[in-house]
Amino acid sequence: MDRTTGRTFAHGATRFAPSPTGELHLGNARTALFNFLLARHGAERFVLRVEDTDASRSRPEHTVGLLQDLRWLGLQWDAGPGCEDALGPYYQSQRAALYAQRFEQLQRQGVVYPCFCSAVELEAARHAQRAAGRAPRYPGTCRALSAEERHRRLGAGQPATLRFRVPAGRYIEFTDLVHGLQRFLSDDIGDFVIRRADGSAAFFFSNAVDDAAMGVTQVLRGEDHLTNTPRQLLILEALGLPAPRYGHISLILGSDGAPLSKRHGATSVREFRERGYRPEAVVNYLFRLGHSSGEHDLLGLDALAGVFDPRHLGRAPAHFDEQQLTVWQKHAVHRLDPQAARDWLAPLLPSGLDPHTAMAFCAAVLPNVVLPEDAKPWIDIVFGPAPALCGEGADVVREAGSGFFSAAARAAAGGADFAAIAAAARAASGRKGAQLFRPLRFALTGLGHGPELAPLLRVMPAGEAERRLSRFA
RNA sequence: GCUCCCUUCGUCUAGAGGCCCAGGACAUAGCCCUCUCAAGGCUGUAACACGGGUUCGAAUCCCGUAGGGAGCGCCA
Repeated sequence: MDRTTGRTFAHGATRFAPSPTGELHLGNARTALFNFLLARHGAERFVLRVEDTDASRSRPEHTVGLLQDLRWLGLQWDAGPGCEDALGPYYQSQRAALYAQRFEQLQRQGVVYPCFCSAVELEAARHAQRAAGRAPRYPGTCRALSAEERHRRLGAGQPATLRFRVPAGRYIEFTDLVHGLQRFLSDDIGDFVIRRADGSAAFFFSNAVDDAAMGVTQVLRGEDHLTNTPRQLLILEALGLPAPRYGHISLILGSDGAPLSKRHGATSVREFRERGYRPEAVVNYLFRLGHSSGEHDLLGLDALAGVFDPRHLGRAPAHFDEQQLTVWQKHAVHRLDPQAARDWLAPLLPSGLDPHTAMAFCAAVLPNVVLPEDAKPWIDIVFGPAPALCGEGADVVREAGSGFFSAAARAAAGGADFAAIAAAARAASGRKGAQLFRPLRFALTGLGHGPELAPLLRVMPAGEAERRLSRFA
């Protein structure tokens, strides 16, 4: 039993390990969601680890934003920042001592070696290899340095990275949670850096080592890591640490088939939040992006976790389609209760509006609103001055005649009871159906379409309905 | 260049040799309902990238082709 969350966990764990180098992107949000659901589905722990080993690119404000976005989506982690436990710390920048032990272990085993090549030399080598039509791999310059040579250079203070010595002629196999059996030849992998010259741990290393240290047993991550997996398996194997089961999910593409990027419009969770999207809409949309289930309703995270199944993760890249997100947004908005609706639209509502009226107004316009901005015109129509009529509206009103409106206005004088107003107008004119309602709608709102009139009238300032109707009497 | 991944309606997908002249959801079109819009109901349009094999039979297996993507970094 976990003391802070009160949850009971099975032995496994999943994790989301973002790097605070930017905002939480939709693709990463989906990865986080899938890991969260996988954990919840199996009653496992969901770990959040901040991969901030690259001091030059990591920013504290990005970490803050990341945590905020995840919480907004409802993806609360069981261990991680703010939920530290014995397996932490959960910021990689604070785990240097742990890494040092592992570096030492690998050095003792002789499976790593210091590399003195400079960035310039390496760049030149890669360039030459590409030009020669070969794979740009580390040429092995420092691989066979003699012990004396190494000591001499190290002693002279020459900066060195630590490289992993990749064994030759080996197949590395693993079963991917979504792609099935994968097999790579070690000869295609060059010796890679696991510790930078400044002493910090490189991704392949810290990421793999931490998964093992934190008890992570299943990892869903972006497909861009698929061909990196053999490297991490090699490290874990050398260290004698257990490897998690990896599942690689496809990238999210824009409508043009290119990987989703800023030029496709909004791509960060923050942007959608600020535009008024509901977290449950984003979550439900992301859940269906590259994952299938028999469920077609808007579901809560617990329900989603119940039906989440990594075997139903798609292999093909999914296209982000804002129209589909809008559908979920509509569902999410329509099921908001009056209080939640008022909270959602609160920033737009006129100040000084009494809470009860505010709530009633929001409930009235909600069926016609997808994003908060859609409510804006109705705020003006209901609480602002009487709206002017367009050409068509003027025609409809004129055609109904002054007798129609004088009867309606008289009824409105007794209160903004729409049924009574409509009944009076009907009695005076004999009109019914659209003939009856359209003139009233235009006179009262200035538009030919919109939310139901009765609830709208109930929240209009006292006497306003009568004033608007009298204009045409 | 090398290695790897991917390719079913507009979109998300079901489909693991016959149950598929391919099913669902959303979108879209039409109709019904209706004071409008929304909601709801009904009906429709719409896809196995291409070419070869294997098989009595292939969306499903194999091989190619094309297209898209990723990795090969002292980024993660």
